Parts: sequence; C-alpha cells; structure tokens
Amino acid sequence: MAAIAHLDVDAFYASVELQRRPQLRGLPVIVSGSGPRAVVTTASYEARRFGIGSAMPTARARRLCPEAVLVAPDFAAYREASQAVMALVRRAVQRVEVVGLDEAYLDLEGLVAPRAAMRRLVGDVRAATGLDCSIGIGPNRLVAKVASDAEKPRGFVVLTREQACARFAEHAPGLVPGIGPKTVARLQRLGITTLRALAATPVDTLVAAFGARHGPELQRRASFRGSAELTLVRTAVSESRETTFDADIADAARLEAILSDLAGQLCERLARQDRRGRNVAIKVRLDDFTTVTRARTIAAATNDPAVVGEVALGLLREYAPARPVRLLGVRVAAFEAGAAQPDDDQLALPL
DNA sequence: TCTGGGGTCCTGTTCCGC
DNA sequence: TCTGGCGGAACAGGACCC
Repeated sequence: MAAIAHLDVDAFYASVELQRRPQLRGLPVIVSGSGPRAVVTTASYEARRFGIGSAMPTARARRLCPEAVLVAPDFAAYREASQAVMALVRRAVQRVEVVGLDEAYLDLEGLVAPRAAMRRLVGDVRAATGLDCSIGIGPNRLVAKVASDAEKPRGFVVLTREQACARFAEHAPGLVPGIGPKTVARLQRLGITTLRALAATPVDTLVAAFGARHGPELQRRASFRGSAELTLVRTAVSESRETTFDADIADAARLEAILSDLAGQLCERLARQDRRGRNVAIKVRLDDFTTVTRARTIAAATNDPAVVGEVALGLLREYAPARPVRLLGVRVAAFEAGAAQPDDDQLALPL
C-alpha cells in the first residue's frame, strides 16, 4: 500500500548552524535576520519550548526568550547541506520530488523493503551530515506529509489513508497542508472545527461557502485523499527580488533608486541562468500593510537591467504610492521556453 | 507586538478581437 | 454599421507554502 514517503529535515537551518557551532547545542537558537522588522526563519527545538516559532517577529521571540542565541542565516551553507542530503535521497530511490531545501517526496514503488530502506536513509543522512530527519509514509503525498510532521523530531510514521483519518480526526483542519489560517477561520464560522467534521460536511455546503473547486478540494483533503504523482523536474515560472525597509520610505526618488537596484540584482541572477522573461511586475507594500502589484508584458523577453528597470520605474511612477512604503520588489515572469535551469538535466525540447 | 523573502496556484475582472 | 456574445490573454489580489 505505502507508495510515497515524505522526508523532512528537522529544524533544518538551525540544525545546520548547530553542526557548525557545537558549543551552541542544548541552547535555544534562533536563525533570523537582525533588523527591527526581522522574523524568525527557524528556531531550534530548545527555542520552541519558549513558544518561539517560524515567521514570528524576532523582537517578540527575544522577549519570549531573552537568552536565546541569534544566528544570521547563511543560505550558501544551507544549500550545500541540502545537496548532501538530496544526493543520499537520490541514491536510495530513483524518483524524487525535492521541495525547497529541506523536504522531498520519494516514490517507494518497486522497493523490496521500503520501510527498511527509509530507516537506512535516515541513518545515512545522520552519519554523513549530522542532521536528523523525520519520515512519513503513506498511499499519497498528503498522508506522507502529515505523517512526517506527526512525531517530529526524528519521527517515523507509516499510515494508511484510513489510519490517517482516524488518527487526526479531532485535529483542527489547519493540520492539513493547503488549509491555512484564513480557511480555518471561515470553517470555524461554519461551526466546522475538526477534520472529522470537515470530512462529514455535505459537499453542497462546502461548495456554497468556498466555491465549486475549493469546496470539494477541502473535503478531499480532510479525508486524506490526494495525489501520489511526483513532479520530478520543477521549472520556476517567475523570479523576484524584494526588500523590506527598516523604516518606511515616502521619498519617490529614493524609492526609484532602490527599485533600479533591485532590478539590477534580479537581472544579474537571471543572466547567470540565461533566462529572460516578457512580464515585469512591481510589488509595493504600504505602511498600513496593504500590498499592491502592477505588471506589464513587453514585446520581447529580456534580462537587461536597463529594460527591466525602466519598465519597473514606469509602473512605480504610474502607481505613485499615496502612503509611505515599507516594501518594494520587482519580479520577472513569462520566461521564454528552452532557457537552461541550473539544476535541469532533462529539459523539455522546444518545438 | 505587529507582520521576511522567495515562490506557486487560483479566482475574479477587464479588455480585446472575432 | 451596430450590437452582442464568447473566449483568451493579461492583470490584480489573495491564500498558501517553505
């Protein structure tokens, strides 16, 4: 029955930092930027005991645990650690979908002893990198993912769909990926507070409340029905660069200078990958946190900083923010087909 | 006490050409 | 020539994920 495994490295960024600085082991460690508006990227399990979690403002985390050790993120190190882990994963199974730096779905079909193979993989990762990971195994991605999360850290949970339904029946719907805080709140207003209740709600009710697609999808997820298909090669559909200011900026000239700079950085990345796009967008977050995007499609795909910068500046001038700005970003999308991706080894051939 | 950065996908609206 | 309907593309916003 079990066809899919989900592997998730425990507290990935924080664990990489603990590997490099063993003297910090046992201490509450927070990986986070340092500015006044920084948020926590990852907290070690010791820090989580103080109620600190991902995406929490760092200022609040410090209040919760003043003795916590703050470490600045080092993405080059995380990429390197990730590559080491994923190389071992690919050695264990042929078909892998990598999700972000610290997760992967594995197709276990055809393995003689899948559980033993996954136990071995966990041991190999630990031996080679010092990192712990959690494994979930199930008939589809959804069960595998929730199972890998259920007993973190160092979890190893194997479930059928029916066992998943029974085990998590009384949990809030937000346990399931794809059901976020907004949907949880809306469900609550309907009196639906558990996965069991969501699974048992007539689909008509959900369609009326959430629409013809989202409604039935919610019920499928609550019943742990889902796909076992893996996307073996992922190709990005957009790339962006954005920044939040330590203090809001109202001065148009300063905003324009920053936007040009962001466009330059983005184009440099695109050029390194030999990618060009036809769609240029800006993102502006105002001091009241309203977020506005403006996009324009141009005639020819580009990664020329002069072109991207000019289009972005034009969009910003047309929008002319009426309030101070806290975040500015630029994005390029609608890439031309055929450009190589850094990690693409089997490209779809352009016609 | 406010809320990062990098993405994906879906939905509703508007516009344009046939 | 005018109007109407339809479908696709582009755009904007929102929810969600790591």
